[in-house]
Amino acid sequence: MDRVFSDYETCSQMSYCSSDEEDSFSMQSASPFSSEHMSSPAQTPEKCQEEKDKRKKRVRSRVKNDAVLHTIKKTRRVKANDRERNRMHNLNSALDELRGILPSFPDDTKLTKIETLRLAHNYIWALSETLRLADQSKEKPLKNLGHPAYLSPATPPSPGSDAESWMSSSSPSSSSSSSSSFSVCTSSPSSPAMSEDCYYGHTDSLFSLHTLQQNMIQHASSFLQYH
DNA sequence: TAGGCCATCTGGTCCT
DNA sequence: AGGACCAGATGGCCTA
Repeated sequence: MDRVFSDYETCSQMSYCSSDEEDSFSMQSASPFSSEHMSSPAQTPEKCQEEKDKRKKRVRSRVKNDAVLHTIKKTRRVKANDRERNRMHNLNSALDELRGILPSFPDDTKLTKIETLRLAHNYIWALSETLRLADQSKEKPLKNLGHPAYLSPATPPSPGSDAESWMSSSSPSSSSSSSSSFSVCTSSPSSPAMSEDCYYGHTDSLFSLHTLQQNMIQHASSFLQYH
């Protein structure tokens, strides 16, 4: 802003009694040495001063307009930042709600965003499986539901979603992150059932899909008994 | 100290 | 035109 102002000031000094076109208000178009400006014998000192004053007014007006525009821009940006912050807060609140709904995990560890989404994905899949198994259970005894034979995937592995590729496509945090030892089970992009780790869990796993499924099968069983 | 995660800012794009 | 959404940049905090 200061720079703009000083430029205008400089220009107004350079273009002594030039024609009053704002757009030609520059060093190039309003050179004091141009023939046009050399030949102005009709201009009295009073008129010249008048022109100068007019020009100064216009310059001040333009600078003021620039300042107003700048202020408006700044205000809009501040408002946009505020909305964006709010939006992200809402998103985080929704993620917190999701964390609360997801099956129990150690209270002292908070799932990261990506882990929350992946676990939710697996959880939904496991719920679907539970429903499928519940349907099967209508024909078979409920007590057998926990057997691994009942935990086979509902559908065969889709191309690109076998156990190996599934594991290799996990998040960066799934193999090295220290934040969650059950991250393997929060890293499935497509088919959680394809991972044996998620079926039977790592030795130090605090949470596994297998456990989750068994819990849900129990819930589903009691649901079927009482409803 | 490097790396991971996060909040915030910012400019661009799309939508109403 | 203004708001929503998105992705990149940046800096702070934490942990191994």
